[in-house]
Amino acid sequence: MESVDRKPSAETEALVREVLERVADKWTLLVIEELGGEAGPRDVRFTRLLERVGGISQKMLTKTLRQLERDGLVTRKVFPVVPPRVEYRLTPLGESLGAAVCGVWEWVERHKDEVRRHRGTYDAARS
Amino acid sequence: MESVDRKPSAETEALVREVLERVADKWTLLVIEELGGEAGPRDVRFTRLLERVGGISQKMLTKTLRQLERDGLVTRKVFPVVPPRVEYRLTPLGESLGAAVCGVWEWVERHKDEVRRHRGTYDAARS
DNA sequence: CCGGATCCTCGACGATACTG
DNA sequence: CAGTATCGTCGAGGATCCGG
Repeated sequence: MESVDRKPSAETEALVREVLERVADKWTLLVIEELGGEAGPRDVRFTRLLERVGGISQKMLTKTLRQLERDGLVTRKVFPVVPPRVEYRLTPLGESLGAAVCGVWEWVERHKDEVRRHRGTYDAARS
Repeated sequence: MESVDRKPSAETEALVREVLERVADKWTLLVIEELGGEAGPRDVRFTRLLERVGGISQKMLTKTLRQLERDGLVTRKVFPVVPPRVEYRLTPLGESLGAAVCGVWEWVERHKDEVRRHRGTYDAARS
């Protein structure tokens, strides 16, 4: 029992949880995924994100992007033209997070069938 | 139906998102982290989880554990004694998810200061 | 000790309308 | 096109009580 009572400092713990919750909301991962692509980060227009992240509303996309910007994970470039043109891009920091998140994404893709199978037997066992 | 650019099949996309949303809720990752530790999976009692995952309510812990059980990520062992004793443990599948999640956890610990700094300047710039 | 049942709050989120 | 503002809904989640 060399034990496991190694909690990091309460402050670290809090921040870790905070960032984790930020990342683990309904849309953030999907937006990061969309900005990151496999070919590295790219500039993506607001409207394109709206199309590609299926089901997201304008409001939530804006909000998600603001949070990512605040945390230094994306940059926002505004072109002074009409109609307006705004492009978003992952920063190196955001890119590195995308890489870390990628592990979870891959896990899901690799194990989704197994998960579904478990759900089936679990549900069957109590109907 | 016309193809969706470079996305994987719509069906796969939907499944991935479904499992992702399950995993990316407020408590799941924290509970998995707590069950996983670095020394591999362990049996943990309900009450201990309640203490270690700070801030979680009894209700949400129960719910989270049921979902994890349903997805085949944890096992639940009930000891027929009074007072009741229930232990939870990651399955190999749950363990593998824990490993993937670990990457995100490490990213947060490594970059938390940078994130905090960004937030500071962002907030300062509009106050 | 574990966890189900209930009640209640509150914020996430969507829909819509409006502006530069 | 890219937001902001406003309103309404809905369910996540906390608090509490109870029962095995």
